[in-house]
Amino acid sequence: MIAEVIVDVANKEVDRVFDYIARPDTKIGERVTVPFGKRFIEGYVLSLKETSDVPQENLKALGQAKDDYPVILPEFLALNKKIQKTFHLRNVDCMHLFIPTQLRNGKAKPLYVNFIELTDDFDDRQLLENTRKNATKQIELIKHLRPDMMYARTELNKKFGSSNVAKLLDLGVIRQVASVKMRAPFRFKKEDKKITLTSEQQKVVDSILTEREKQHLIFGVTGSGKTEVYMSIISQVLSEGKSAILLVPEISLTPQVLSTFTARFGDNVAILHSGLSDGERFDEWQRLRTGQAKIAIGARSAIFAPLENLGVIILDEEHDPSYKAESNPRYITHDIARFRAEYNRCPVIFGSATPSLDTFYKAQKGEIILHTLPNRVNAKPMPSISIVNMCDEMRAGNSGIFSAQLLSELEKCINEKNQAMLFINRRGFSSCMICRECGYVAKCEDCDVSLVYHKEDNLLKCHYCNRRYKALTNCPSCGSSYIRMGAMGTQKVVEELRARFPNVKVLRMDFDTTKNKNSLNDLLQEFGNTKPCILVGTQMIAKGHDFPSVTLVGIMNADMSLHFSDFRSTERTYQLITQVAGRAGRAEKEGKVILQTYTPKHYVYRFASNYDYLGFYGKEINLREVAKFPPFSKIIRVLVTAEEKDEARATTARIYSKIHDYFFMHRNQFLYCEAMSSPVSRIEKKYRFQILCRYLLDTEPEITDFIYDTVNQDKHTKSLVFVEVNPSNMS
DNA sequence: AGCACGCCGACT
DNA sequence: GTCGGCGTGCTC
Repeated sequence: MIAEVIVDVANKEVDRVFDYIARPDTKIGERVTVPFGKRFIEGYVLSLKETSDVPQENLKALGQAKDDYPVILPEFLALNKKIQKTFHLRNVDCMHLFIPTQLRNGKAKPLYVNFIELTDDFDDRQLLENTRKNATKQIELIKHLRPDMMYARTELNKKFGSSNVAKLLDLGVIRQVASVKMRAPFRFKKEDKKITLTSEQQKVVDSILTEREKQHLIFGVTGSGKTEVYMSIISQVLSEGKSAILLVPEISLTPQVLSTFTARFGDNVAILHSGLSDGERFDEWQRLRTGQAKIAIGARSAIFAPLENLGVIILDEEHDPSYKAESNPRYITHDIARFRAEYNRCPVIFGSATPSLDTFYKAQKGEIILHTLPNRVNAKPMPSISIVNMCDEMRAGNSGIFSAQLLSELEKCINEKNQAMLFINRRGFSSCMICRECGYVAKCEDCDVSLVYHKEDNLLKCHYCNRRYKALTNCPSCGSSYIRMGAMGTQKVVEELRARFPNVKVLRMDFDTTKNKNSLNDLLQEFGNTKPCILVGTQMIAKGHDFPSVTLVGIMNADMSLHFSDFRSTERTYQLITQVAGRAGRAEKEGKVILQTYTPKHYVYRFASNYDYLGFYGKEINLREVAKFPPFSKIIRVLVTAEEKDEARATTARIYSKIHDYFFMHRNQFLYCEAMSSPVSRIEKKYRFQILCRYLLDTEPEITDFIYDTVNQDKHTKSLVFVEVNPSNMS
C-alpha cells in the first residue's frame, strides 16, 4: 500500500502530496513521522492507494503514527480540497486548522493527578495495629476515606498534612494511583430550568427544523431572545444523537454567556477560546474529539471543532468582523460553516440584530432563509437615541469633547446613582480630514469614500482608485482652518471626566487595560459593583455584557468609523451604533443614548436612531449596486513588502504588468486595476506596495485564480507577496 | 523550510 | 594547499 502524505513544511515548493510505502496499520488522517530528504519530519496521511507513479526505488517507508487515533477526521480531509480552493490556502495550513497547535508543538500533555484510595485488603484491625494510638490525624484521615472512592492527594495533604498521608502510604494502608485529569476551565452547575419560548421564537425553531439542509438567518432585534432559539434547536439535535457548534465573537465569550449554556447542557459543552491555557484547550478539544462533549462553543476557530455528525452550526452576531481571519490562513467562517453543513446535511444559522449586507443580500435573494424576531421578549422599547451636532457645539463656543447635552445627561445619571458608558471609536484613526466647524469630510470625487492622508508626500489619496488630491489647509466648504485629522484616545476622555466629576469612579477599558487574561473580567466585575460609575472604552464595551444599571450611553465620535476609507464603513457604523445603544436600559430603568457627530445629516444616523435596519439596508445596498462595490463586485488587493524599496517596487511592477495585460483583455469585467504605494508605505522596516483590482462577479473565479497564480509564479524574490480578497483593513 | 552540493576568496 | 562564504536545487 502507498500512503499519500502532506509534509509539515510551510513552503509552497513542498506543499504537495508525497508518496510513501505504508505500514499495514496505516490509517487515513493520522499524524506520522516521515523520512524527508536527510531528516525526519511530521506529516499527515491524506489517503491510501495501491500504486504510485513514483519509481519504486525512490519510495521510502512511512514512519510511526504519532497519536493513538487519527487526529484528522474524515470530514476534514473531504473539506480540505474545498477550503484550499476557495481561500487559496496551502495544504499544510489547512491541516493546521484541523488540529490544535498544542498537539503539533508537543506542548499538550495529559495532566496526571495523584489520587489516593484505600488498599483492597484494608481492615480495621490492621489499622489499629499499624498506627500509633496518638496519631489522631492519621486515624481521622482513615475514617474520612470511604472504600471505592478516590481522593485527590493535594486535597488530603491540605486537610491532614502531607507527612501523615506519606506515613499511611508507607504503611500500605492507602495507595496512590495516577490518573489523567481533564482540565475543565469553566464548570457551572447544571440547572433543570425549563425555558418556554414565545410563539414567535417557537415559529422560528419549527421552521428551521423543517428545513434542515438550508442556511438560515435569524434577524432579531437586541433582546428578542435569539439565545433561547439557539438552545432549543441545540436540544433538539442533541436528542437526535447529533452534535452542535455555536460560534460567538471572542469578546462576548463572557462567563455570563457560558453559564447560560453550561447551566442548560452541563458537561456536554466544551469551550474553546483564547483565554484557556494550552492544557485546558487541548483537553476541551479531546472531549469533543472523543464524544464526551457534543456542543462546541467558541470564537472563530471553533468552526473546526472535531465533532462528528453535526446537527447544527450557529454563528451568533454574524456581522462581527472577527469571523474573518485577516491574517495567515485567511478564511471566512461563514463559508467554512456552509461547507461543514453541506457535508453533515445540517442547517447553518446566522444570527444578528444588524446582519452584514452580504448576508442580508443573500437572504433577499433567497439563498438564505430569513426569519425575523421583531419584538423584544420583555416588550420594552429600545433606548432613545439623540443625535448631537458637534459643529453646532463648536460654533456655540464649546470646543471640548463633550457636548452640553452629554454633560447634563451625565450629571443626571450620576445624581440618580446609575451608570454610564462612553464609547470611543478607535477605528480609522489613520486620519481622514474632517472640518470641525461644518463637518466637511474630504472624499474622492470618483468613489465616494473618504480620502486618506499620506504624511510622506502630504497628499490625500483614494485607496480605491489611487486618485490624488492636495492636502487641505482650509475647509473647501466653509473656509474654516479648523480642519484636521480626528483621533481621540480613551485616556484623554478619562482625564477630562475625572476633572469634571472628581467624585465619580471612572474606569477605562481598551486594549491596554485588558491585556491580561483576567483583567477584563475583573474590570467588568468592578464596573458591575460600582454605582455611580462611568466606563470609558472602545469596541469592547459594545458587546454582550449585561449591566442593568447602565442608563446612559454616549458615543463620543460616531464619525470616526464612518469616514474610514472602506466601503464597509457605513455598515460598520450602523452596526456599532445599534450595538452600543443596546447597552443602555437593559432592565427596569429606561435608557438614553447620546450620539455626538460632526456629520449629523448622514443617512446612517437617521436610520440607526430609529432602529430601522431595513431602511438602512435598502439605502446602502442601492449605493453598493450603483457604485459596484461588494456584494456586486470583488476587490482584490495584492500587497508586496520588502526591505529594499526598489525590490518591492520591481516585484509590484512585474506582477502588475501581468495582471494588467489580463485586465486589458477582460476590460468588460474589470472596474479598474491600479498599482500604488500602500497607505502606510513602510511598516517594520519594510516598504509596502499594492495592486488593487475591482471586478464584476460574472467570471469571478477565473480572475481570482489568475491573480493568485500570477502571484505564485513570482517566486525567487526577496519580496513577500500577499493576496487579500475584499480587505477591510487597508493599511 | 532545511540540508546538501558546489564553486570562488583569505588563512595555517 | 584547505576552511568556509552562501547560491541553487531537491526532498516520495
